[in-house]
Amino acid sequence: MTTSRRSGDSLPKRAHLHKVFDEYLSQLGLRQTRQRKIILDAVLSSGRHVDAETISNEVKKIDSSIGLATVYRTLKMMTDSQILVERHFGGDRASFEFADQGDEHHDHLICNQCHDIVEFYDEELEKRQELVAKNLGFVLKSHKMELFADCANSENCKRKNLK
Amino acid sequence: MTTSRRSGDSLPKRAHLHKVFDEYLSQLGLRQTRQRKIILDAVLSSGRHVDAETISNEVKKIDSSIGLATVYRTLKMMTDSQILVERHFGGDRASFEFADQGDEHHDHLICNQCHDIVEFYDEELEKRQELVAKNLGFVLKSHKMELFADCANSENCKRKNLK
DNA sequence: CTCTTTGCAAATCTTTTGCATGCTT
DNA sequence: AAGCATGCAAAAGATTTGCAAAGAG
Repeated sequence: MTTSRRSGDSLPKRAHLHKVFDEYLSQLGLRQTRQRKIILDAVLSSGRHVDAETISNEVKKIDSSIGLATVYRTLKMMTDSQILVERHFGGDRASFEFADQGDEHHDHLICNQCHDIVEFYDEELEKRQELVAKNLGFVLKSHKMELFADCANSENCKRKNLK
Repeated sequence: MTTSRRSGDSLPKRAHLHKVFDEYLSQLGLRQTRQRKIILDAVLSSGRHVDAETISNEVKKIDSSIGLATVYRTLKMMTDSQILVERHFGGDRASFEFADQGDEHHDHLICNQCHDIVEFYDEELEKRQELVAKNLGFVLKSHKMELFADCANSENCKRKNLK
């Protein structure tokens, strides 16, 4: 039982995330601003893994006065508010993705050739990890797993230039 | 079939790694230098996961004239030569660890309480990962997997302060 | 001798911060 | 109004690179 999908879905979760973020702001006495809404929308409409610069570029298309520093500050807040998670794949730039919403957990397979990222979820792996941890005397709480692989057929490989 | 061990082994692999590195250099027409030997020794005698600055500090104890740039350049060469692997845990600094030597592959389980790292190897997980990749149309080449867990019994938990 | 290395400093790159000004509440 | 936010530019931190001098084969 393995499920997968490539980057780039989008559901009516847009409203949900805006709400979660707004509530987070209210609770801390922070303010809802034009730029924060724009940045969240940009993240929502961008790919699954985005870096600050990409977001900044998107945001500038809508309001060129919004500075890079604000993007960084806002991405950090969204991370604090638990709607985003910060990851470090390659090494240099940080990239952000939406945090798992309830049961939406997934892992990553990264193509060695085009560096495209395929997300997948495999029940067997999840169960086995839990068992392994248990056998070592622990209770599994979370994990991070990335598979690095070569394309078996070119159809899968987009040869995208993500950088 | 799961095997495990705690951090901190060390075999007479020192000589082996020096040899591997030297051969790598020879093959590319590069030179064996005093600083390169010193840097490799520093990595060998440091902990399991080291960053450039840590190595630089160690190296300076032996020869204070060795510059940080040389350390970076050398770590990169050691990564190219396959004796080291570069990892990005926290985010900012890169950290290096020795690459798996032949069959020594392992994954990490990190204790949420004491942050001790237990290394393990599980055949089932390895096989399943291969299968998952294959089903997604890829050929698995390597992976990175970290399990984060709570101690089930205190005996396992060393409450070590590994920084 | 020739070509690689090195150390130093300057350059990059990404991310953070200080500050005066502009906006939400 | 009062206090958070923003934009800009400068600062920081990690890693890289240019260059002339030093070293390995």
